[in-house]
Amino acid sequence: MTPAQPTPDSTSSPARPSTIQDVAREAGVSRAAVSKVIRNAYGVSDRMRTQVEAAIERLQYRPRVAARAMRGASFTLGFEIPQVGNDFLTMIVDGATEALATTPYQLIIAPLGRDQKGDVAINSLADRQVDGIVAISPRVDPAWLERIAERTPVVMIGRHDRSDRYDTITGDDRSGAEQVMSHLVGLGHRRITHLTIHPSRPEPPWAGQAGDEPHVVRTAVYRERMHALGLEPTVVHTLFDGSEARTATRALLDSPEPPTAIFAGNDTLAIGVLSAVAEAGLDARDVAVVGYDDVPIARHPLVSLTSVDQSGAAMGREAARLLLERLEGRTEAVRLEIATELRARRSSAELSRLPGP
Amino acid sequence: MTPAQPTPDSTSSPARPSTIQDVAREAGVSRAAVSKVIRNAYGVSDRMRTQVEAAIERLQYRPRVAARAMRGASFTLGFEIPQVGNDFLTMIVDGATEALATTPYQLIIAPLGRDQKGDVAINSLADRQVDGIVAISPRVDPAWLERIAERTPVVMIGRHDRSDRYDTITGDDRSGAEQVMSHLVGLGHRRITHLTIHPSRPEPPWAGQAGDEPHVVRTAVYRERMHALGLEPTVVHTLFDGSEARTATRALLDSPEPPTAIFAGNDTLAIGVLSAVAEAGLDARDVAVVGYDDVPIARHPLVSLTSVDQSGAAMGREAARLLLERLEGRTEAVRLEIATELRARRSSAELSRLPGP
DNA sequence: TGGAATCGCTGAAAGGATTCATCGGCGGAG
DNA sequence: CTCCGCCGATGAATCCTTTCAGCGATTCCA
Repeated sequence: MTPAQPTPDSTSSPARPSTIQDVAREAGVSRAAVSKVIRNAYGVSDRMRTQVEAAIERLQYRPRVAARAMRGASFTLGFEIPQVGNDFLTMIVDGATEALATTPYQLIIAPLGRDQKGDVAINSLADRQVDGIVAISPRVDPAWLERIAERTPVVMIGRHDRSDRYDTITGDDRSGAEQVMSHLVGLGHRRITHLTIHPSRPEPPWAGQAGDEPHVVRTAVYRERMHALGLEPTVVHTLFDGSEARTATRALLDSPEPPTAIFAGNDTLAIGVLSAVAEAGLDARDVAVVGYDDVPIARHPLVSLTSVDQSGAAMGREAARLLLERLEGRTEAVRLEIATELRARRSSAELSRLPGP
Repeated sequence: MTPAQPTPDSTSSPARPSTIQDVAREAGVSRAAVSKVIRNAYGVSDRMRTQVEAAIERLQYRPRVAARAMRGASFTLGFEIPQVGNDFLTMIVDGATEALATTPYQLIIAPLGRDQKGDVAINSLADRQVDGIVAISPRVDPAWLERIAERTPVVMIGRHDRSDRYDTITGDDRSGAEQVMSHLVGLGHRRITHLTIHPSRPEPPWAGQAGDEPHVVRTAVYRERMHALGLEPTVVHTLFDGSEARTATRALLDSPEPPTAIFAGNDTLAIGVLSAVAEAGLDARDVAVVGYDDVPIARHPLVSLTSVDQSGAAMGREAARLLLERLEGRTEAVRLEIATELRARRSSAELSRLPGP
């Protein structure tokens, strides 16, 4: 053994964590050899592998991600999510975490602060040289995102746009919204109000593609179906966090001709709607409520919210898979569309007090 | 100008992102000078600052975090959270995100995969050289955590242990549980069952300090209060995700002497309990239910779950603040305890069918 | 007015891993 | 027996930023 031991004083200064150099010395091989072993790269003999692995174990070596990222990969995939508390997004993250469990990749999430735009978080992930990015904010500039995607694989979840540079995963919002409308109309509803989040404001410069956003698609389908039935569509816009949904619903219920059904753009809003309905002493017999996303709480018997399942977990799994594919060399863009399924529950089941046709 | 321009071909290869070197050249100063400007460090003239900032703007320069982390800081704080979907943890993250909005620090979250232990995620954050770590998993080895904390500031949320190396933030679990028990007993309940998560299994090597875990403290208080009243405590253990809470509750309700009140160790469990209660066609008049954490859905009128507010957002804010303090040089450990407040709601409000005393 | 301290800025070294060109040894083909 | 090619392994170059010692010029104090 060489006298250059890893400084046996463990009391005063916090012992320097070992580096690839230390491992190489301990195993009696070169740094490059150790590097190949930890990356599972080609060209290492069994004997060397076991030697190096033993040295790694003895020295408790862990590669520094920052140093790896300087030349190679960071083995990190980044999720940009606009709202930490949103259960639908949570399902997506869960799915991806699951899919990555058996890979050397670690998932990190960059949450958005209130009033922060998605590009801040995406930039921040890019600065950290993650090997791939999953973006969910539908309102970042596609052109800008393509520039990011030139350097780092990107999967955009939710937005129906078409890009040659990044992959997209969407739910089938058109069919999902159709299912909702058929369901409500089938129950006999005519005064159906649609409640959704505010459109981008101020209008973004790429506004021509606003129809890409999932909520906008759902709203469009709502309008089409109402018109087709000769009914007047009523669309109410609120903030995305559900607080405004409650007050907006209260106003609707107090109006001279209150709706008999409310189609909310997502479950967060629908939960807010249900608050107002319950607080007004009403229930599904007075106002049917339908949401979108089928978050876990929707199936709780006290809530029992009719919703559209677009399988967030599958979206997350697929997003992870698409990124891994890109990292393995795929270059053509892929577009995935996830099928939707209506989960009819009590919030839209009973119709006793519906006005006659 | 030197002929070594930054390669004007912008069509074929994705233009190399500019580095601090490019900025230095563009501004006609040294790399070190640029570095000082972007770090807001001491010793730069106004003239130079404006020059450099203009160059940064022109070149769209963004510092590479990996390279910064090699010698300096990564300006990243890491959250290890055991369950992405847990609303209480979400509140903590939200609070921290808020607190960091005005700082140059970015928050990243390392989620745990199913069946993964907290130390995996904490290690992964340490490998990424985050400047500080917030850990929430109560079941990592304290000694191991102290070793991490030698190198990176750590705040442990939830666990009541005492460390000289890392800071801790806890709710006042003792007082919170007391409030719950006083509330239930005050309503006249005697057959009170406590439902909580499984204790660590197998028993961890540092089991002597198991009493540190918040759930264990709450359970201990429950037992004490029951004994003080001459009542037999009943404790049921389930998985942490609420699925088992439902089935366990069903079994309780089917037992010969069903409880008149259930004190759940947290709101996730309580929501599961409420499922079973509702599915059995019962409500608060039959079984009072109390949770812990006061997650947002608890106040929903359809749920209206009595719970203990321990201000998750404040915990997150404080965690961020403690880390920033450490980064500014504080070395003594800090322990913070957040006061609790009982939020009595309908799930424990009505007692009509309570058996007489 | 001389010397010291301060200020603004610079060049070079450092940090830990990967990548690339290269090299010695060995087996197989001619 | 010789030559070619492949395999396993290595040393050096590289990635981008911060840090540190140092340098000239200015200011301050005696």
